[in-house]
Amino acid sequence: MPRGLSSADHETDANQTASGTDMRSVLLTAALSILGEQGAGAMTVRSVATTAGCSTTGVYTWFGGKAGLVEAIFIDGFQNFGEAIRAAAPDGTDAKPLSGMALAYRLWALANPTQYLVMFGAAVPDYQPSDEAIAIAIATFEDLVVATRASMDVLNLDGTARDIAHHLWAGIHGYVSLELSKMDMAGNDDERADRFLIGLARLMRGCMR
Amino acid sequence: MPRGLSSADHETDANQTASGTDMRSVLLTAALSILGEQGAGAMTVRSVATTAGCSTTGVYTWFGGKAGLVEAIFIDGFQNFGEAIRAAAPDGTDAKPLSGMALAYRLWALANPTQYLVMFGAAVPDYQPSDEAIAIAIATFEDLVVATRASMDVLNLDGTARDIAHHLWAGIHGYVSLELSKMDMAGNDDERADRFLIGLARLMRGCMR
DNA sequence: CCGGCGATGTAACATTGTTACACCGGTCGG
DNA sequence: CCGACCGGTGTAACAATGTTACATCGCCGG
Repeated sequence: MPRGLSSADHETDANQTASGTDMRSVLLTAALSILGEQGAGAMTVRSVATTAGCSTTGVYTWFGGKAGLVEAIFIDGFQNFGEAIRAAAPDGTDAKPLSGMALAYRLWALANPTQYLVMFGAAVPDYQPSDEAIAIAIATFEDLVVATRASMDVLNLDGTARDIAHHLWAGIHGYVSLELSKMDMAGNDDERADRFLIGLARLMRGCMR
Repeated sequence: MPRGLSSADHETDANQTASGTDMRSVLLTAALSILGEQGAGAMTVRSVATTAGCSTTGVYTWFGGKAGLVEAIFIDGFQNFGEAIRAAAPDGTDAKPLSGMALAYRLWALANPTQYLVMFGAAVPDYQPSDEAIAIAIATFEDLVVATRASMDVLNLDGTARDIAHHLWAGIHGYVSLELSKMDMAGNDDERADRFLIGLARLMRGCMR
């Protein structure tokens, strides 16, 4: 009964088509495609199944239902997202170590707006991430905490790394989230975004206790 | 054909029950009640109509459909929200003029989490606010711009008031939004919220160009 | 060879948004 | 005073969606 969440479960199984991709990843890819191109409302069980080339039953055998599929999208999103964040982590020689991560954060969100909404907004009503999914999300946050702690010496930061990382995360998320909704009051502006993100990182240098 | 958005249209009409409340406000109240108590997923046309004591047709005669009802919730939310924000606007003698608005912002969002999600998140899929609704939302933002401009002398702020107000809005929204989702990585903490909001207001005093 | 088990498809069911249509009550022109 | 219109209302139906029951197929172990 494959109701699990990790795609690695079936990597070595024989449940594969000739091309070597199993039904689960095909379904997940189809769901992500529909989500990105047509929005969360168009991501129905039937449309995903049709795009994946199977019947609606496939969603239930591999994900247990639509909620499981959304959870897989949630987890997949945080894994890709975390990868992008870690890739921009400071290497210790950067003069503005946190700005790079902030910019990487914004770029990933702007490149994957609908998935970001599933991860942080309530794009799918009545979906609540499971404990395992939340743990994965928090693990991504921990990467930010680690990078922040590593930067504290360079930036002469006060306070705990966790607090500062939380402030940073909240600021970036707020800017990006406002930008993603159509509520961008003063128009989209890359330059203002840079000012905000860089200023936010600079804020951590002592202005905030 | 009452498909409009303003509740004032019917204030002087005769379409009233004995208690003096018309069907439209009864439906809106029912929708807000269900939204707050059971979430966006439970706010179906039928549940709203049943709670309001009429048939599903009522939602279509007074709001044109579910989208119109959601839009009414959106607008109602921004009107109440804006009122709370304006009530906390600095009076010119405040030493920390922007902190009060930031705190009022957070308190309103925490008191009306689901409505806040409808307004700023994508709680209802495939709903996009109309131009009129966006205009009302931007009007609320303008209040923040005005208050910011009035505070610029007190705080010795640089830059344009619109930019600074946008920074401020983004920061508060990010903190609250993260707090509202269950992704609150480091746990809910009023004291940290205060540090963030006050520090954010302080950030505007020169750290950010 | 065959028995079991998991994956799959078909078809049904409950729920939800929506629409068609008939009814009812007040209003206004004659 | 009367009848036609018109807007609000309810009932019932329809399409779409999430979900489940059940039969079928194919593979693997004995």
